[in-house]
Amino acid sequence: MSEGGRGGVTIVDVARAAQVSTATASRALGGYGRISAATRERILAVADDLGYRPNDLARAVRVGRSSTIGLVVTDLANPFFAQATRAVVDTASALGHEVLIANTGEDAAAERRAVRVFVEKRVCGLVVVPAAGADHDHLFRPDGRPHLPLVLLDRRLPGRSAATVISDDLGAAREAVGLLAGRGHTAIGMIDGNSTVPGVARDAPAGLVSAAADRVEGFLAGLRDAGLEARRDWMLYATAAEPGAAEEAALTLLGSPDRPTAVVANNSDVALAVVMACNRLGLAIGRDVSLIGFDDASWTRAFTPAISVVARPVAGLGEAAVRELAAQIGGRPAASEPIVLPNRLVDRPSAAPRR
Amino acid sequence: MSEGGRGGVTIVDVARAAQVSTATASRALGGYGRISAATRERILAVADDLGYRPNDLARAVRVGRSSTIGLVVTDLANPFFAQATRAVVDTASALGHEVLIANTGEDAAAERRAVRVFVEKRVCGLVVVPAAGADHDHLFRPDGRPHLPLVLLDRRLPGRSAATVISDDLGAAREAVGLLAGRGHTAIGMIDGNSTVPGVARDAPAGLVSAAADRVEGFLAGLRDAGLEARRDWMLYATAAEPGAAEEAALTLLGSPDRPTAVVANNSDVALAVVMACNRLGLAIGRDVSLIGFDDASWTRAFTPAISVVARPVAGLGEAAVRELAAQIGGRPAASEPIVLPNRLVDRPSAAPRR
DNA sequence: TTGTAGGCGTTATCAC
DNA sequence: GTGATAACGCCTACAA
Repeated sequence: MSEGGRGGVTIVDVARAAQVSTATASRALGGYGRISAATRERILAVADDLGYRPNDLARAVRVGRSSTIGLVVTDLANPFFAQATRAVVDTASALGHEVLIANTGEDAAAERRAVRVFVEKRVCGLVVVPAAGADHDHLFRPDGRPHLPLVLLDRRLPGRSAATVISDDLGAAREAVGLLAGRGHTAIGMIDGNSTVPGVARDAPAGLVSAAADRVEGFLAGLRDAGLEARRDWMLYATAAEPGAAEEAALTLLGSPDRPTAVVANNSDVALAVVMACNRLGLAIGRDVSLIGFDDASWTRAFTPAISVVARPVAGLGEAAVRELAAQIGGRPAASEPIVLPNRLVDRPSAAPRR
Repeated sequence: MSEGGRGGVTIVDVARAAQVSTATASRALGGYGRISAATRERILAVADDLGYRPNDLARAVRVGRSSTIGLVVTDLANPFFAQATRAVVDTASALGHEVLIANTGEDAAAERRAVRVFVEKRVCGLVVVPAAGADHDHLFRPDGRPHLPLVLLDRRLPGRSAATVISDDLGAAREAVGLLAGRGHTAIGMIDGNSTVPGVARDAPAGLVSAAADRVEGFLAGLRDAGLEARRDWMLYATAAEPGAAEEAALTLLGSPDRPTAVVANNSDVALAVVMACNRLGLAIGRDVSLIGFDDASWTRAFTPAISVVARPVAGLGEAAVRELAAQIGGRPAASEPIVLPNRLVDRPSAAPRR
């Protein structure tokens, strides 16, 4: 067995070597239709001997569909998306799908290009993290329905009707503020780190992705719950594009004499920036500044004090997205309401009582 | 324009609508051969109007090759591989290739399965992070040459001849030890976190991947350079599979009264574990214990003191792997010697003089 | 149970 | 410059 020809061995070669027709060979190899056990064994043996490898491209052309899904992500190197990607790949694999992957870097043109290529490769469905602030016409037909089975991951597209899988970031931010307020904090700030406008902004920039906008809204709702006023100078928006922007925002927020005693950091980069800013300013987290971040990065448990976080169901999001997509591919209509997974507030010493 | 039929519109439809033959339509759409500008424009307009999308599967079958490469990784959620994956995807995209991705979780069967599927999908090449301690016959023909263009990423496969892209981890570990020795440390320990045997081992387990083995060897070479003896009880091997193993190793190493004054952590999880163990044991990093880790994780700069690290050229590795693969696909013979990229030792306060 | 033959959507080789 | 026509490798009526 396994002489392993140069890859050019087709089902015709197998059929000829086994002295049967290509139809019979195809039946044996594909494991369908009526065929005698004897000939099937013989054909399989011959195929193995020749090193035959089915050509899935040809099969896909013939049957009109592939088993490949496309995954379009904004930043594969971001730990959140990396973990989600892993879940997507693992789940897809378990469901018998392969995954074509593309990275857009929040660039609309790159996303458009990726989707076009995937469509030409006849993927049977798409999981997309839509790029911030871009138009997404390329995903939809004129009648507003997606060109093909589609699931949006982590970001809603307002005004569009597409299956969407997100976590309850509004509720989590609200809960985080509630926790801080319950410990006596009345001066609570927020730093967003998902903006696409350069540098640090003091007003919510247009084009914030829904996950970020939800956190801002949840923050405001939490303040309202606690009967606190929102202060414009305690809400900062740092771009995700410049590594230094989050730290600049943290220094601005905490460097002022009139600083908040607690901060909600809307992603883990910002949480890290707050830690660094406190180091720089000589402020002690948990004493001078309480902190709750988003995303349960591994380092948050290693700090003294450990950092409280909103643990997002990152693997669950990826898995749910693929399951929803597989269902659509199977013919089920797309989920009309967003699939919302719960977050988990992990209470650690960085969220301390006000002193 | 863009009525966007249901996806069933083929080149035949375009040809018919433009009143030309499929050959002419193909020439116009494919941008090759001799064709008058007028008919080309007309055909392109008609194609756009019909919402024609070329079927890349059919083209691939016809021309006998696809533009897709396969990427097989052991753990997509690991920040190192996530960043490498991003570099692979970005570079491939720039070079006109798409990327099919698979995650093996260090499981040989999963790797075998992934490679088989990718071959059946007729990828034009493979970038593989080979699973630890597995046999990799499925990548090679009986004569020892790869079945198709192949590049190994981050891990050599001893005894096999395949293009390989790695970083100089031996040199980096050696240099790290040299730095510590130069600051007066004579008691230097090491914790590896890439083992596949459960728990914590006190002797180098079999089947350590080359990147890990290189670091161990570099560590020993560094000791020799400094005229220091290697102590068996100061070299621990924690499995990557159990999150707690690295911390257990760190507690074992540093909890003893006869503990080293400096530690080299062979990946960033281990570095974090050392930090946590020091917290737990009441040891101060940079004073009681000096530390140098592998991989420049973002949190290493946020600690006080900041953690010294070996910054690996992670994006460079991914890019180099794809460039080498593309060259092979273009017909160039595979690089016969490993492509070794330099590491960079980032000296921060955690690597302090001995007190 | 097996074989024949046609076609999936492309591209490429011929003629004209 | 353009048009028949034959592949590419596979599946699947339909016929035997």
